[in-house]
Amino acid sequence: MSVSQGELESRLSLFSRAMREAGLRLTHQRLEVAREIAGSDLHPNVEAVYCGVRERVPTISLDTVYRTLGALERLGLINEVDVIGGAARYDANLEHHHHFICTRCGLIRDLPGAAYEGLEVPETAANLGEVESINVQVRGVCTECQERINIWKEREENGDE
Amino acid sequence: MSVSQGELESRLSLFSRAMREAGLRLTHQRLEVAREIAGSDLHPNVEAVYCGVRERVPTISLDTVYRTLGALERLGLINEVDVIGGAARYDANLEHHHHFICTRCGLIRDLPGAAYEGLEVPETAANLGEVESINVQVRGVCTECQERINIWKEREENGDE
DNA sequence: ATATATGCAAAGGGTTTGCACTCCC
DNA sequence: GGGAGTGCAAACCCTTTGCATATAT
Repeated sequence: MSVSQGELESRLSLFSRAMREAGLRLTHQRLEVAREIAGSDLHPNVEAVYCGVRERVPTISLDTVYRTLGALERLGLINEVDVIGGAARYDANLEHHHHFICTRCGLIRDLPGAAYEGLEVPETAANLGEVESINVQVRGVCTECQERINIWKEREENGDE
Repeated sequence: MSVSQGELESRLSLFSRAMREAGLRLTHQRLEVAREIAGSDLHPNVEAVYCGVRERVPTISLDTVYRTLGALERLGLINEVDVIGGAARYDANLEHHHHFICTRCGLIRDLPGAAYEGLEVPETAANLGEVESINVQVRGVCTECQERINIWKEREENGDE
């Protein structure tokens, strides 16, 4: 939840306009789900969005969150992130970018598109079809998980139980 | 199923050795599941592996395939591919490589590691944690899907139903 | 006013697990 | 012979769907 206020509002106004133009009603629930996903850069899953929204709309149901996120995705306003297994995660950052993924805890952070500029379509890929986008996944162990691992190791060395 | 005979055999001997060393028993079922995944470069899901193996071992159960693929993955002999939604898919190619992914039909094809050589770890990623690997996902529409789309378009232009 | 959206509950698909029987080591 | 592996069925999680009620337009 560290998207700037300006970015949040710009996303929300885009969301409202696109939903209205698509003939979707701007219900209280939808607006709050939109606010929740637009305001997060943690690539939350449905459950996380649900929990966040419920603080403001305690009566909202989980399937409304599913339906709303599905609608936003169909409109191209958010994207599903591809991660191994588990629950679907969503990304409201529409700028071209890449991801750092922690293989331990599943943390996903954006890397600006500039990090890998000018990636070309290799011959092998061009032969397979029409390329639409090129994304880089940088996988590793985030600093938090590393610290956890280090504490473990220290305990082992000290012979603690 | 277009892995060369030599590659298939080399993978299978590695699988057998690693499983034996891990103390896993080399059962008929496990060997056939191993053969199936080692022989495919289509990144099959569990169901596809199950169907393939069942032609040779008609009595094998789906959960044995799940358990065997899980065991092979834990040993680092195969990798789960990350794709959006749906069933888990596995990859027996242990060489560093990238993927072309069809956004229409889910086709996944390997791109040799040489296609993106010398990708560096950007500052932003280095600050997030210890990087282990960098993989590129080239997304697009495969030629088969394109042809299907073209046939549709032609029919529309001709006003056919 | 009316059609769309919601909430609830039930169904659905993929995956995992508990258990008795089988079979590799 | 003994313990790990198998097959079966039930349970599990995430997600979708059918339906009556509520609500945005």
